[in-house]
Amino acid sequence: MKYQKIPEATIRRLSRYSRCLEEMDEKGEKVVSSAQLANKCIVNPAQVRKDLAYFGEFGIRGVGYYVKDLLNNIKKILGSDKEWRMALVGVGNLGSSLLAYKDFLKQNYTIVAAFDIDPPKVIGRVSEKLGKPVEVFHINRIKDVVKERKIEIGLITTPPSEAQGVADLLVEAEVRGILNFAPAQITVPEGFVVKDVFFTTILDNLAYLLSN
Amino acid sequence: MKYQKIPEATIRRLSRYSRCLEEMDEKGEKVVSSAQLANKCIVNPAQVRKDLAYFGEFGIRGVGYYVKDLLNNIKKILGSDKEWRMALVGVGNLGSSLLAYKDFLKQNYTIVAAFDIDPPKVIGRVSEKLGKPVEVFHINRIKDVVKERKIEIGLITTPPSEAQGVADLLVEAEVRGILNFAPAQITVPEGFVVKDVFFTTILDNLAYLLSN
DNA sequence: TCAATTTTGTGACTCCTTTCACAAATTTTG
DNA sequence: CAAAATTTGTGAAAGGAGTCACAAAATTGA
Repeated sequence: MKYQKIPEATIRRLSRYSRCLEEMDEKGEKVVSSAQLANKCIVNPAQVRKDLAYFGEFGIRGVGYYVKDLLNNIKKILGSDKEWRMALVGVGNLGSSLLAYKDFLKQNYTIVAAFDIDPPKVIGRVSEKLGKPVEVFHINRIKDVVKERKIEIGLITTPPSEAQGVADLLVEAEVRGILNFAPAQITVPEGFVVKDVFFTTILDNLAYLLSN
Repeated sequence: MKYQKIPEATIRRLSRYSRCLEEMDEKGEKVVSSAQLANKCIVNPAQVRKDLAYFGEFGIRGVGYYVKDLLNNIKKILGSDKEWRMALVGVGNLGSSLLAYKDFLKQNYTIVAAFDIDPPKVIGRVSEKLGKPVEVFHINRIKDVVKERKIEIGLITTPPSEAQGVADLLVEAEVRGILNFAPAQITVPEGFVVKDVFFTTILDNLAYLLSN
């Protein structure tokens, strides 16, 4: 298949397929058809095949897909086969919550440093399972620490008013990926990526659907 | 304008407009054009007008939109002008984090009860700002408490394996809206709504964009 | 071995969303 | 007061994304 721009929705679904395939693999299932996977992920079977077709031919006609093989391929496509080292900026309420919440760093996403304007801040309770607590640095050390610890993703958990400033610092430190929890529009230069996680937006969405 | 199905993306943008308009209102700005609002929200001006046109005519030609008026209208459309009472199910790591994180319950979204299989669980530190701690009930009391406290939205923060079971309980208790943080596909009957918040999916997304 | 069956990969079609472009309505300016 | 300027609301065009339907490839069974 010739090159095409890949829809964002496709990438989101790949992540979903990945989760389902992991479950199947754990159950010991060896082979899966697009129909079975689609059924589990609640999408159209042709959608599954088309999504995969953007990246190559992973199936065998008349058979289906080998679960392990497909899973590995999807992880390679997503880049979720490697370890991603993250920094959290803003150790307030939400920030310390996320530091304490181990499950969202599933497998390959690790917070290796945290920053704040007031660094001696106690970083929440340290979850028993979490192991070592995450070190909290003063925000002005961000550039060195990012370099030293090979950080590639930044989580912004400051108040909205500080979000753009923090984004600028992350850009300056060449942190190319930002996950923004602060409900504020932030902009970054070409080559950098921001993904927003606004609880309020999602709740507004829910509220709309419930009211209509 | 005659009736049309409203795109989900439109609803998401309305929430964004709402946030921007609130900022403008705070700054004392009285009137805004679709171009200014679009610029602030990083969308196309025609998009702004079309989004609003689904619901009525809110602007004045040659002038623009009255900030306060438009804001009120959008809030009414979204249903975010009323108070929404929520229950959180699963007072583990993430659950107690969210209980302690006041900011995400911005304004009109309030957690009024929490549930767990092990209710005497301590509910994290109670944020100083949060005021009263949220009461944690045994999961088997969900039906009464939902009724008693007029709960309309449920937050699922259990391990993924329990998510569908909890969803079933919420459905039985007639909680029509569910915000699902547990990375598992859950299904609910017609008339009920689920919105997923999967950190891993968003990180996978970021990972993909950074790898390509 | 060959027909029947299964299931992928994909071109074509449909449906939905976004953007463009302009008439209509209002304000501003001379 | 009329012409110029502004800005909305919307029909039409363009652009994407999702679904269908079927040829191609592989397997199974007689």
